[in-house]
Amino acid sequence: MSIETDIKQKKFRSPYQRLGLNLVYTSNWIQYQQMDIFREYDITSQQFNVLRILRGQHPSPIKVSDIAERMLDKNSNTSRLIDKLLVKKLVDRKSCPNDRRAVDVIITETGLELLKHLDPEIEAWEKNLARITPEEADLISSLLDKLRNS
Amino acid sequence: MSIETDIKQKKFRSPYQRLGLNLVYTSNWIQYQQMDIFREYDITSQQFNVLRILRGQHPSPIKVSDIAERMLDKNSNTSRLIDKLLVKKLVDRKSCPNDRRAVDVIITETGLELLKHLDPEIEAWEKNLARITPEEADLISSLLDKLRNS
DNA sequence: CCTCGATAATTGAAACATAAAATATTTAAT
DNA sequence: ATTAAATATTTTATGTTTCAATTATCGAGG
Repeated sequence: MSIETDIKQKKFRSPYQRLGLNLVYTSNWIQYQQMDIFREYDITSQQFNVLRILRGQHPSPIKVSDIAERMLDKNSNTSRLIDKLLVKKLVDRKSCPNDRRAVDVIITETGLELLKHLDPEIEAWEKNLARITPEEADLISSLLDKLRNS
Repeated sequence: MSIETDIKQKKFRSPYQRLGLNLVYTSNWIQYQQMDIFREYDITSQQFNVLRILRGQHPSPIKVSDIAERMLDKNSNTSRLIDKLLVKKLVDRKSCPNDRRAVDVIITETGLELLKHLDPEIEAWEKNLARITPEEADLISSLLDKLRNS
């Protein structure tokens, strides 16, 4: 369905307005679907995002501020996300030795284990995106990069 | 900057993974910028979304469920959004005569007035998107439609 | 015209997000 | 060595979202 049909708006002011609405709509569409997968594992998309970042660094620790910088949603309260993950024993946290203001976070074996189960489910879900070709996906990606280029 | 640089992830599993992350990231990027505009008028993006839908119908009223269906964020609690708009006298609400379960909502003159001031600001902001051509914007839009095509 | 399932909207409680203030530490400048 | 500004994180207060439960009404089938 076209964005026109989906949000029942017949006319747009410009291609840019249509694109903006389409991007937000499509991003929500993706996130709701993924949320259903995350829910089975009792985590949120934001928590998954943190775990993915931590795995990328493993076995090195990473500071809270560096996590915040890499998040898809820059406004997330990273401190509290980590609190939640700590309670579930998916991450460890300790004061950074070089800079005692900072806090080092590292993913636990339990956290890595959880991701190992989640990965194939996310990968399987991604097949839903194959309505466009890999080339088209790369084309959109590069146009989005150009769009944001500040 | 490429999404690789923005979220500091060097490798992606597939063009589809990169696209997914890029879409969510870019949608957040857009929404944070627009939020700065909405804030001056003391409304949120969700409230703006409702007002835009109501203006599209004006002077006809529209049911709460129809608003919900057209929202970009389907999970929004439309009832409570309308509560907020009602307090600010931007909308009116009354029981629907044909179906007494339903509630008809309509935008007020004050609401239309607010949009009239906001419009040029949003339009001006949209010029930021002109780093891509109108043709490229339409191309992304149609590929996103194809991507979601369920 | 009565019952039952479906639909429309609202609410309550818990979880979560946001913005601003607070705390602790580092860095840089005198 | 002392102060001031900057940085890293946490907390507080407030507002928003979410999920499930609730209330009210409609419409179809007996």
